[in-house]
Amino acid sequence: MQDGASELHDDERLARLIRLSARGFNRALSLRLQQHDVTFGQWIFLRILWVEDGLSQRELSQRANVTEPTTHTALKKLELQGLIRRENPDDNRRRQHTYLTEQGKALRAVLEPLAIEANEVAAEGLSATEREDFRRYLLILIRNLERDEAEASKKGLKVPPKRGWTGDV
Amino acid sequence: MQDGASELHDDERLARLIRLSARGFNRALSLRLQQHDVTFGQWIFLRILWVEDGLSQRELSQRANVTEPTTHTALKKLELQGLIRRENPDDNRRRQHTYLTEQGKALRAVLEPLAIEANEVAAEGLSATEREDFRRYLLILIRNLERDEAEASKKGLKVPPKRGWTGDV
DNA sequence: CGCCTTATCTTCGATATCTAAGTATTGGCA
DNA sequence: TGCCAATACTTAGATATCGAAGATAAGGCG
Repeated sequence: MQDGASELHDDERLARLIRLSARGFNRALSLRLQQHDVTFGQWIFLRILWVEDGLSQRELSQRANVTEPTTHTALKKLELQGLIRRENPDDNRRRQHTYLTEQGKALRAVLEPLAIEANEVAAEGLSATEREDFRRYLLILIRNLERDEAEASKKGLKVPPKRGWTGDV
Repeated sequence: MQDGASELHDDERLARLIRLSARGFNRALSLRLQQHDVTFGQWIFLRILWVEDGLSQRELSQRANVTEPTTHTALKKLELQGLIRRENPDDNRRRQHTYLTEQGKALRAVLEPLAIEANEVAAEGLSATEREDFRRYLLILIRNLERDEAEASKKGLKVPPKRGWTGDV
């Protein structure tokens, strides 16, 4: 177990560093968005709609990678704030298409630069090549973990909620 | 804004990839831990105590990088499960030192290999050099974001909660 | 046409986290 | 010694997320 323990230490660093990075990004972005009364969650849906307006709640959930109750809550709030409106298409009273209001569209010019800034701050000091490598490593990691989860799922293991622990590892 | 938008797209990838990686790790680890009725949160405190037994709640909070109410809840549950016990030192009725029970200590041999496995799965396909670079990039990122947050804090901006949005960006 | 399955959104209850406020203990200093 | 500030833990209330179950609507098929 001695070897195992020291190996753990080395490997653990990766998980820990990634978690800290993710949290740092969240905070950097939230910090900027909150100055315009927009939360992280709202921003994510706005960002999707800026590119692709008129999506249903389900489509938004898939693109945002969250469950539908989560989307539901976020959209209700956005609607209340007058940033989106929702309406049924003529031929379907089930689906609810979500459209940005003028106010919601206008926010783009304000918020996008903030996201750019946060990302630029984070990557400061990394060369273009390094950034590219960085992305490549992250993609490998994500693919590995997806495969792992798929295999577990195949074995009948229930996958735990994605809602994450955000503390330090 | 056209340039801004495309620039956003490129930069955003980094935040998004990091977030996905963090979530993947959470899930991979939770998946393994839950087979032993241990949650992610519990594991984090166990892990700290395996290395350094007898810490106070505050010290544990700092090491785990979460707030004290969070630690409080987690410790209460661990105590209830018989994995830790808490007691006041003789000279101080305020502080509560946390000690692993035998059962808590024994769990180490079971759980540590699982964490090693999750980390190994994640880094599969990366050479030793690449892993080193990866860590270096992450450290730069974390440092950059910490600096950013410190600067914001100096300007009197309230820092948003660290509890993160875990969805896709 | 009517029923059963599927699709879509909504509601409910649970969990983990946070901030802020509350309680109790300790320590320093007039 | 007595009081006030700092320390340590606890409680309360808010938020964001999830899974599961509920409610309606649509579509397909005997």
